[in-house]
Amino acid sequence: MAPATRERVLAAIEELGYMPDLTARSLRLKRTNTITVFVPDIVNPFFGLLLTGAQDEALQAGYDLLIYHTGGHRELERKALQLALSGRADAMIGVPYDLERADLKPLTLRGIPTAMLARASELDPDRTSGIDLVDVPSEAAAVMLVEHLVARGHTRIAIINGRAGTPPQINRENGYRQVLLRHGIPIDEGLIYNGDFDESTGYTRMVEVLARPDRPTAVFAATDSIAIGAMIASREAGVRIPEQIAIGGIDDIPAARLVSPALTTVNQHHDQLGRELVRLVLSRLHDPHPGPGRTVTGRFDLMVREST
Amino acid sequence: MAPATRERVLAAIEELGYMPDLTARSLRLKRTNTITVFVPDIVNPFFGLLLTGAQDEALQAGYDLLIYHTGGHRELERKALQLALSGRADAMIGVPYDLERADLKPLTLRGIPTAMLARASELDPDRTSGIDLVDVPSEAAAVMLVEHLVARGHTRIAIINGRAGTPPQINRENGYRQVLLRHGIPIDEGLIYNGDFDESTGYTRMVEVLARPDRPTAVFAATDSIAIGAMIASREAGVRIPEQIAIGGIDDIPAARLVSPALTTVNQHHDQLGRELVRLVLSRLHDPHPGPGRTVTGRFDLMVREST
DNA sequence: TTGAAAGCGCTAACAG
DNA sequence: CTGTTAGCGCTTTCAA
Repeated sequence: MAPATRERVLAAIEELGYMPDLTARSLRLKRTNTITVFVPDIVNPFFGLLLTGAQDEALQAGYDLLIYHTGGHRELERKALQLALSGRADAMIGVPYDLERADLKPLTLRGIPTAMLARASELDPDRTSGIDLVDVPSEAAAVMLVEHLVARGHTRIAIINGRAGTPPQINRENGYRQVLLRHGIPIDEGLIYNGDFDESTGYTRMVEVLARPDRPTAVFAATDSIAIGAMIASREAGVRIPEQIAIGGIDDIPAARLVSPALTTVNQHHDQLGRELVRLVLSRLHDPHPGPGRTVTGRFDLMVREST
Repeated sequence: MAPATRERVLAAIEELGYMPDLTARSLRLKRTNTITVFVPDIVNPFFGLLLTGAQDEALQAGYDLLIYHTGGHRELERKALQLALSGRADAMIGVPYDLERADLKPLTLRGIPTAMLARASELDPDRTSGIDLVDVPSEAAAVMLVEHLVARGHTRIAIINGRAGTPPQINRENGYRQVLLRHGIPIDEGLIYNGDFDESTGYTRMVEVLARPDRPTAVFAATDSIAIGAMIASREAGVRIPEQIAIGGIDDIPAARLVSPALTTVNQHHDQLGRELVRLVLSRLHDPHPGPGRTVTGRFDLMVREST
């Protein structure tokens, strides 16, 4: 092509704002350069950090990350999966709250790289589905925190947990029960509270906890947001932390270090979880061997601070 | 078609997991049934609530909402716009931190419904671009809060603000200056602090504020997250709120009501802002008359609580 | 090196 | 009512 013509074409592109139609390109190439991720709660900083890590990893590999908010509702989780099934995304990652194994089957059948933040035991016990899993250490994190409380001498420990029936709620309660059982501490079902994974639940449930005649000496909050709500309720009631009641959370959100007393919690390295999810699908995108589903277990660390 | 045949086809669909290819459908129909929204900060609860409202509105109208996280970087904001330009979304909404009017021009040229959360004066002073705007009352909200502080008798008021150069930072500082000017209160540039829109900034900047020999009697925090960080720093320093220092924020995030003392703040009705953005593009989607750009001004309310 | 044509999977229009 | 066909905008292949 003559350089002059070339110039004029480029000028016209600029002038008219021409931009290749990605829909047509995708149809032709069977590839969108897009990864879709669904999360149950866009307001929760836990998922915000996970998404930030995931996006960073995706962008570096030349993929766009599109986020779909499900609220943890199965119907919307299924809609998210359909985005990949119908060719709108090359790979699917997400945090399922209400999906069954069967829901994911069509993805693996069609060879769409899929990675979920979930425990194998929930979603795919025998690991034959071919989806990759990042095993979120939800239960182990709970065990670690409650063990810490027991080691501090607590035997009456309440748990303020999130939405009943969701994987994190179930796992954390399981971890809680495990530790008490192991130490021969009787489980008082009245000390088990559920609600949502937010400050407001922490606050209102803590008011109830503090009103008990047989008040516990420690509270295991399922998330730092819950813990912070509980700390506010304690302070208002004039109950000193940790002298009169100890409080521990899970997540290590940025605010955990800032509250006073600083919150003892378990850091789950959210951004790394997001990165790992993206890495898993990227490896299948680059090397389309089907291969069996891999499982990566997230790391976590107990952050002992002042609240316990 | 014979009912039996119909049965068999449906069975085959089920069996093979057939699903129509949305890429092909989109190419044919020139329509994706998708709205894309970009936000500068997915961790900030402000945007979480905005997105929740937006998604609810979009789903009700039969559209999927896909979220793109920009971090407020122009390069990623442009990438988000390209998703709509290249046919991957029917409409574009977003919260620009670093876009110029020229960046949005191609969208209106191609008739893509576009609504931004921004002030007209920033993005489109003479309103000829044809994009719809939700005018976020950032500056007016700042005015309202600082007026409240002045009415309470404060004349030495610090401002702890977010990322320098971003629209909310600029607007809030403008509002702050306006009020002081109006009341003939001299502006001490040393009382103007910037950082990020988060707790950590509130904490570290407040430590500096409290260390001043000429300590102010009130602090205007640009967001509730900043305010909460500042409150924690005050409590640690043994400085009582509001007796020794008053603190007010903007946003009315859920935690604002829970902290103690409860935070005085300005509720911007985030979810409504999100809903309004979606409604604006939906109306153009349903009625493709070009029409001039509309401006909707967000409502806001001063929530006087205990911290001022 | 340049140009023409086929085809990705769908829907709408049209013919039978 | 059913069946066929054209064509959305792109990329790739093949021919000139």
